[in-house]
Amino acid sequence: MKDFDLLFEQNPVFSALSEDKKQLVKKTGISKRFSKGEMIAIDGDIWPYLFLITKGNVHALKSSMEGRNLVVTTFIEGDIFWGLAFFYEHMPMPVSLEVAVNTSIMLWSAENLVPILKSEGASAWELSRLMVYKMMRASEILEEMTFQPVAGRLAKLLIDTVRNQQNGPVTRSLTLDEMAARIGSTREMVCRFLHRFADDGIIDITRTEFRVMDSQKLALVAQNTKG
Amino acid sequence: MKDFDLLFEQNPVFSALSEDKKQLVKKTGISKRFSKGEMIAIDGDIWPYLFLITKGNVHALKSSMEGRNLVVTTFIEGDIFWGLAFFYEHMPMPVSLEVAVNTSIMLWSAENLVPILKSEGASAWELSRLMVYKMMRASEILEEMTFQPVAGRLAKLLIDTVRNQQNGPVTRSLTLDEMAARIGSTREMVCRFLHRFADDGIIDITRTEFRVMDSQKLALVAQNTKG
DNA sequence: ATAATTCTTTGACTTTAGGCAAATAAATGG
DNA sequence: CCATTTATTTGCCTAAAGTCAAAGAATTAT
Repeated sequence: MKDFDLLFEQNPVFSALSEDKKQLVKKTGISKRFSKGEMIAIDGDIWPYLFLITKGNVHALKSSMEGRNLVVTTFIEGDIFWGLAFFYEHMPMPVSLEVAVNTSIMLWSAENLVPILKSEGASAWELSRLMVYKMMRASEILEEMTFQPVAGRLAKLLIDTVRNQQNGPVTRSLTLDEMAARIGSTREMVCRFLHRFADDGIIDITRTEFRVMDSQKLALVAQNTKG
Repeated sequence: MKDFDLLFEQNPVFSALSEDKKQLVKKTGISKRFSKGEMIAIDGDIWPYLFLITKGNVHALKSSMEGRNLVVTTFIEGDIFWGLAFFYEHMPMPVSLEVAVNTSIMLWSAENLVPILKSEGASAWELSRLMVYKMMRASEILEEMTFQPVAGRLAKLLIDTVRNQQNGPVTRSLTLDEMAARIGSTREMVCRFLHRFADDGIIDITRTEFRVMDSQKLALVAQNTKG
């Protein structure tokens, strides 16, 4: 866990503030802790806050009226996020924020923070950029969900998972349900495709771990080359 | 077509500028015209501009490597939009911008406009809000495409179409292909569901026009009530 | 008006995804 | 270590969406 001051300084929005505003902002922030599984805010809430994660991970998730969930994105230490109501008074949250592991955040209300941001062009500008970045991510997800079949999305997920690991066999850290939530499918489908990949020699898989055998082929599947 | 000055003043980002900056911005804008079907920018382009539509309509569309297209949103007179590279130097466009009808725009390069926005907190703040709004729309689209079946998406499209029309029979202004592009499906599917709706007494349809007969039922279908 | 083109409509068939249920393996808590 | 719970794996079946092809109607160009 990094120091709060460090994370604060590393954030483009906060670091663009003038010194005195920085101090003011630091003072008005409220520190909170959540345990795994708790919800910071729920889809539909009017939640006029902006927060910085000082430790842990938070999932942004959408859920349909049936059971299916989609983990749209995961926020990590140092990230900031907000409720729509931070920007538009009466707007409801488009996602729920679920705490993935024990997490600490620093929280600001719109009431306190907005006047400060408005007064500092550089900071507001950085905020715009951040938004654009999030929008880009949303756009990518939309594209994947719309045009990519399940196999491609799963392949992409595997690549992302392995990227952060060493090369050898990897303990399966996500359950099938968790993988399914990340690609917008079901555990059964994920299971089937994993084994299909294994049949094709792309991965090796046991009930508890897996290893990418042919990352090239995997990349092809992720790019939808149905060869 | 409204006067450019009026549109400029009505735009939250520009209207938040101070008077002298407004004049400066107006001077640096470049006016352009496009005819129906022309592309302002193409998916993947590095396009560091922001524009205001002074007349006409522009579609933002994603396309998969097969034929399928998705009209993510339509910009109308008074709207502003931008390339990602306006905010992040090397970032490619996530969508193509296709001119839907003859259109005039006013165009600003990042080089000219960014320094001005940065210097004015209120304006940059409005830009952030605009982003948030777009993000919200993207989020809605994602949710619809992911959790709503085709029938629901089509019902919603019909409701939106009729909203902007009088009550009686409406000339079918969109082709099946155009409708399909807006809901992320195919012309055949759209055709089938339209006729299914007709069988259910929800709409009346001929080859050239249609009329909503039971807007309540239509709304139910749009909300996924499968009853 | 006629021909050419563009749209619409339908039927038959394929693919993709998902649901349900049962069997089995692993992990967890006494 | 045993019992219980949680995950994984598969087979079988259904539903949703899409493709292909062909026929017919409207529109546009000549």
